Amino acid sequence: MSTIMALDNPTLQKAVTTADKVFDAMLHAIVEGKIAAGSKISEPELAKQYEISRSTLREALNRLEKCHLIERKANVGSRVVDCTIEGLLEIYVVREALEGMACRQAAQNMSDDEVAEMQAMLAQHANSQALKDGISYYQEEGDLDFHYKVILGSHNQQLINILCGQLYHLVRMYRIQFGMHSPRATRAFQEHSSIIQAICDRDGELAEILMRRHIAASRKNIEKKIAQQNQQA
Amino acid sequence: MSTIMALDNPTLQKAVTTADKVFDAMLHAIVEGKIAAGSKISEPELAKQYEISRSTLREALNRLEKCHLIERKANVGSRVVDCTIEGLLEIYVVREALEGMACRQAAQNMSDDEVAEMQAMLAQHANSQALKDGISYYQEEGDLDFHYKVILGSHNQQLINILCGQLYHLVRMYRIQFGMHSPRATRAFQEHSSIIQAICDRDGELAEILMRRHIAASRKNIEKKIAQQNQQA
DNA sequence: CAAAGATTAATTGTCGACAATTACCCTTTG
DNA sequence: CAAAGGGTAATTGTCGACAATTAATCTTTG
Repeated sequence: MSTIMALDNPTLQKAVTTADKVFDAMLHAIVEGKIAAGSKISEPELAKQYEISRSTLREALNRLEKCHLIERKANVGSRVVDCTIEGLLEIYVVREALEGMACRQAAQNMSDDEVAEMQAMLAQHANSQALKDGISYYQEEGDLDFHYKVILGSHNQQLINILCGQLYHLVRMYRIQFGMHSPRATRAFQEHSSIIQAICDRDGELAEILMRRHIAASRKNIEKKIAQQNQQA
Repeated sequence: MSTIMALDNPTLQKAVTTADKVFDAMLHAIVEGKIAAGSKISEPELAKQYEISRSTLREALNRLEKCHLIERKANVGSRVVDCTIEGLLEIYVVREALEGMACRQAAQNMSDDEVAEMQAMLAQHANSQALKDGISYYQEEGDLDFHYKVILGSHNQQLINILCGQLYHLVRMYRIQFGMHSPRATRAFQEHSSIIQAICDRDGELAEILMRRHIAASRKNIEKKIAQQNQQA
């Protein structure tokens, strides 16, 4: 079973309050583009739509703002962030730095059990991939799953909060809205293997380098894709 | 004039709403320890103290939570984060990764004018330091000022938000509450010089390495200090 | 007819009150 | 006397209404 659902709730705490539920609903809606990127948010309208009061809606909006999914200006209102190429590349730069460090820390701090669990996960991905070769959706989930486990393995609460609590929602949003069905599936899998090996060897320095290259490769892949699109147009 | 005040308002937008003002007040109070670290926050009590309604207070609390200065649990309440050594070291790990990358990006993206401005700032710090040699407070401000400029120089909004909007309040909180009057003043100044030189040379790779060492040195200095304290006790 | 200013409408910020959940204290019981 | 249970008090979550600010419309004027 995938651990990916936990990405929605980094604290692993179920949504108990109604503001939590509305936050979850809006999170999915924004990430999946059902609430358009860059669109203005009307508090009265959304409150009516979700059948809650404006106070509760604003509570949900505050949490969305924590994830950097919406932006607020005083006395003006909220807007969904818009998906620009520059924004996407900025996120990859941050990921390269943070996940690289997370990987170094994971090599240093993961327990043997955690390492074993991650190796098992990789084996499962290998089968799943062999079965449904070319179907990139599972690879997408597998990729997020892998990165998620590495981040948790850092045992650094600040890293975990920033990456799982904030950035990953944005990453998913970009992936879905830009239709990024990675064509790097098999290569990415090999890179995951190397990284896990480095972690297993407790070689933090190598683990960081490999993770940074892994993410930088994705970024360059996107840059290339964008360049092609611009050339066609 | 120092740019350090801008740290309180990363958006450079003045506090217009009352919730903003209360946020500012509480931010200073928490950072300076006037609201004790780890203490529970009573919404009715604080609302009365600041002479505002609970709704407005909760708005301010939400912004404090965005800075990771308080933590909330559903139906339980808010607590000020507590200053633990582990937490401090975690932040330094994140800073090493993010500011290292910010420095690389700064070498790549800063305009010539920005570089010149930063060199001027360093010269000013040199004089200020020569005058008040040993007085670490100015060095503290100078240090934050330097790091602040590098981060802005990255021209990466995500990096700027995370570092200036979130982490630096925590950094200041730890510095004040742990009484970290850095004894690395002169050495830190030299390191700053080298980093600026690398940025001036547009050598992103070197700039990142130097910044990471600079921050790692601070972290190790703290670890050493802690070890000494434990030995004495 | 275009542009600037005033007036109106709509949206956001703030407030106080009620409902739901949690924490505390007292009583009861083995 | 310790521990479990129930009841009360306090705290948090939610709601609807009012005040302040902003956006839109209309009028006036060059």
